Amino acid sequence: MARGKIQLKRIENPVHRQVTFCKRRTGLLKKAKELSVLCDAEIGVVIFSPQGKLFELATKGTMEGMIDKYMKCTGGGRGSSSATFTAQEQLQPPNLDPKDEINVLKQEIEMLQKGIRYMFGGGDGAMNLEELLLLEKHLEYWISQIRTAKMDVMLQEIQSLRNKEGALKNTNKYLLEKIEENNNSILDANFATMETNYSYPLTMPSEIFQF
Amino acid sequence: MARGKIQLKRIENPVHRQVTFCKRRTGLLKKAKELSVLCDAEIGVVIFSPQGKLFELATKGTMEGMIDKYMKCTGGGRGSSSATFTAQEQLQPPNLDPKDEINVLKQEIEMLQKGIRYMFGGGDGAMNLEELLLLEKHLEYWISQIRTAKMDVMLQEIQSLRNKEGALKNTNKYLLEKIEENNNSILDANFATMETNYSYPLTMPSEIFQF
DNA sequence: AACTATTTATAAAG
DNA sequence: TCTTTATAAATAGTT
Repeated sequence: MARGKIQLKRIENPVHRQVTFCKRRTGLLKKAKELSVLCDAEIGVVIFSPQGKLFELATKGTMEGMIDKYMKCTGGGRGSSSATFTAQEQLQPPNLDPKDEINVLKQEIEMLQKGIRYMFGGGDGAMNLEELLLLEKHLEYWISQIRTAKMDVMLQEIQSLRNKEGALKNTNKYLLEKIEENNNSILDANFATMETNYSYPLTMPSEIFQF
Repeated sequence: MARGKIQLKRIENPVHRQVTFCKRRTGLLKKAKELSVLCDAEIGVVIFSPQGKLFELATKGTMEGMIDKYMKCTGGGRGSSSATFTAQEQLQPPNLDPKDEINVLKQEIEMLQKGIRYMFGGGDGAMNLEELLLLEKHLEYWISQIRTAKMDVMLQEIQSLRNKEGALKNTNKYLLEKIEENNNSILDANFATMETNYSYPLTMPSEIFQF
């Protein structure tokens, strides 16, 4: 809102982004407070910075209270999620070198979880340059593997479809022959029993059988 | 903010109050959304009108997710809101989805684990085409995020190095001046005390100081 | 962190 | 409620 319009998209320069975050965060909380006072509304605001830092405002009572009220309003059923995804999930034990393999997997998961934390802003996120480069490398490898697998699956699919196509064409051909036989029989029968103007097709467009 | 300043107190005229509530509520949610997009922050806003009507905004995932996260952040005990497990994916949705949505993080982990099983576990973890396409999409998104983060880190690094460079250059210049002063003094002293053939350099190549 | 040129939000009016 | 309009507020870029 000043010295130039802004695009409504993520600010790429991290310094600008941080500064803007700070300014606008203040602005937002101020606005929330004003709205609450002016209009006698109850407002809760929760802001997580990209680094996962929490900023909050509850204009009447506590945030807890707000949340309870919110739950009641939305009829939110109390379930259990707690998302306690403590590391070390059990993994499909590969049939190769057991121990080394498992260590590799653990490392992999650890890194991915750190990545997830970074991406979804959960808590301490921040990764350093080395970690980011490593993660990028791993992800690239993953993607290439996934693409190979995708290609395999698609090729199989294609092969399978081709086989089906062949089979269907054969069926097709067979049925067509049968029908022609039938037609001929009926034709013969008709000729034998009465005079008629009906003309039966001697062939049928094969498209009819291509379902 | 227009046509006259306002006092920061409850608007007594109920019509004015209602109108202002409507306008400012819109404004607040807009601001929240902007902050989220511009600064990559996760924001939840809950507004209860004086009549108890609820207005809400959650900029990433769902309000339920925000609340869980909030609970974790504030060390609030086992708070949790919902954990309905339906398979449905949403890659960083611009925002607000109706209630019945899932915990994105859990799904992400689940998918990644399946991916890991597939990659390292050999044939067993077989994924179908849809799963592979989805995983590919997620990994691509991840990579783009990681690359952004990497750029951020590198830009900061560059900035920091530039600052250091500037400081060092200044030091450099200062030292150079000092040395010239020294040389001159020595020269003077030599002239004053004896005849000599030695010639002292009056300047030194600045490279010497660029370590 | 302060400044200021602009953009944005909005109070009042229609 | 919508639109308009004059003005207050917020803030992007800059220092």
